[in-house]
Amino acid sequence: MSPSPAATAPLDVLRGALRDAAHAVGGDSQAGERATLERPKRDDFGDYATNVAMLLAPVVGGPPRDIAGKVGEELQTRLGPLLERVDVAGPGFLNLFLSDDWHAAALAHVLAAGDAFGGGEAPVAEKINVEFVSANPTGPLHVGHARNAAYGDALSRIFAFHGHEVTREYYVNDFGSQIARLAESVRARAKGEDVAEDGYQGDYVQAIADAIPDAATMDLDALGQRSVALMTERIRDSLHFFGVNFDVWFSERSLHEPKPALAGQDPVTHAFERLAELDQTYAHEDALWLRSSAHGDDKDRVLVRSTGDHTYFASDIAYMLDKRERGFDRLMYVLGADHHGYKARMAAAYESLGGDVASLDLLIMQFVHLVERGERSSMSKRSGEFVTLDDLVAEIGVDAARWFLLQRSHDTTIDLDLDLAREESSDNPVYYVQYAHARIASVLDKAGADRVAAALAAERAAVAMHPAEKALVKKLLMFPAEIAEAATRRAPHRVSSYALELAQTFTAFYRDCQVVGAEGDGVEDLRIALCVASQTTIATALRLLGVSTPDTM
RNA sequence: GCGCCCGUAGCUCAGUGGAUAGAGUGCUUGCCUCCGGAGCAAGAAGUCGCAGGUUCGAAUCCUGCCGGGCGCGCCA
Repeated sequence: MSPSPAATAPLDVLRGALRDAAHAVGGDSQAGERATLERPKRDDFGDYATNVAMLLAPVVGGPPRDIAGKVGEELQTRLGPLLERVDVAGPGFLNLFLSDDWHAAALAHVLAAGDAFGGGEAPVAEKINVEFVSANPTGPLHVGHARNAAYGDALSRIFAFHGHEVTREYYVNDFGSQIARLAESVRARAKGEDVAEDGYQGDYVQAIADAIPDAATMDLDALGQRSVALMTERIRDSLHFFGVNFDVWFSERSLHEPKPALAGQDPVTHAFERLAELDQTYAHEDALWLRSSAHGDDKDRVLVRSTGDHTYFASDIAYMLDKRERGFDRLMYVLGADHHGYKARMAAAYESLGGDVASLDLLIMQFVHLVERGERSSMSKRSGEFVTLDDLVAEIGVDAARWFLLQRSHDTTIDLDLDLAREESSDNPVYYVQYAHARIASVLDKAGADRVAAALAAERAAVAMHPAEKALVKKLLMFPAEIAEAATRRAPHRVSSYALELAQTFTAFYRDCQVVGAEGDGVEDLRIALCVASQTTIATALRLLGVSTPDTM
């Protein structure tokens, strides 16, 4: 074994050899760079397979299988004993069979990286603002917000792990007519009266009224602010309990107040001036319009109504400018499904402010349906009230809630099966993954801390590896690519899929390979090392999802 | 009418150009002297909505259609 086996990532060794081999056969073509290097579905197709010969065929001419043969020879020369053999298969695939040494070096690489394994690989580190949830502080968070919260938070964790700098931000809509409506609703409750038809009807309104001693008499505007503050506190607490914490709670109201940094100007006026400088607005019929149709929107949008009132969109654009002036490389908005009609105007606003839409992400979360006893309850209880985030967490717990909300792509509607999520058994994927983690803790505990430390420090003997051991090593090696994929495609569900697969692969290894007391020179060392690497990687994946990693269950 | 998302196993869903399309769940059948059985194995189960096109190769890319969800205010 070489002195520093962990220095180069094992897949990079393969990738490099593949590139060189492709150049040797195909000259300057980019085939080596574009070639796939993937785990094939069947074991007899090798540890890894590549389509490089099919890509070279049009360049060098000749049958892909002949070209594959040449590339195979080049690969064998470059990889030497790391490559056991290479087969030409099917239309011209190359199937690579890696040696035990290569697998051992790969495991050493994973262990050396520790809990940083899979992270820090972003090619360019960006400063990213992720705005999510941003529910109106006029009522408690419901299940749709829960999905938004779980998603935005997991995405933020993945970005940070991948190497970006992330700011989590919540936009508090504490301004405008809905606040007055909330104040009136609270006042009615405080007086023991019925809430108006278009007011807020929920029980939480009474709770707010009860918490404000002079709610029946105080100034309506002050009551609105007091109510919003209480509601925002409650939302903050719910999210905190759900494992979601924001760096910035941004007040919409503050956009309409003078700001010292703007020489006493308010941000909305500041934005209007900026847009005027850029010739992005015009006056028409006593209103102020944004030329949004020049940037892909269906029509121009009003910023100031003929009545002189600002539209909600005016606040949005002022807020967007504020973010831009704070120096983010990327603005990300996690929006509810009912907001997708706003995508075009938000993108137009961004361009109007001089932004490049390539650095703007508008992500639409699809709906959540709750299913119980096979019936859709479509987010609402018998009473007509929404099922809240707090209800959901009380019902199935934080871990199951986050897992079930995160295991599917954000752009598909999900049916959340409460009965399954409540199940504390192997039927429930989140328990299955946590169980693997706890089981490893138990095995390592049985081996003893000293034994584990010795195993990790040991010179790795030349052990003939079991297929289940090799499969586990290769599954571990997939993690960095999964993280990169999850980050670039804004897809936290890739991480939960991977966590489940890794837990399954570990469990197969555990079934086939006795760890503690394993016979043979260096075998127990190897298996303990595999346990440690697996536990660390499972823990990292669960941490990115915001799911706990219990040592005992 | 226009726009966005979705259509893959009974159900819930992975799979954004590769070989015989996968997982969970449900169903059938096995497995507990054994490091955690909260587990494991095997089996049955699919016209990848339909029809064209692009190419060595399409669930994946393009076009049209069908079906479902959502959205289209000088509301917030």
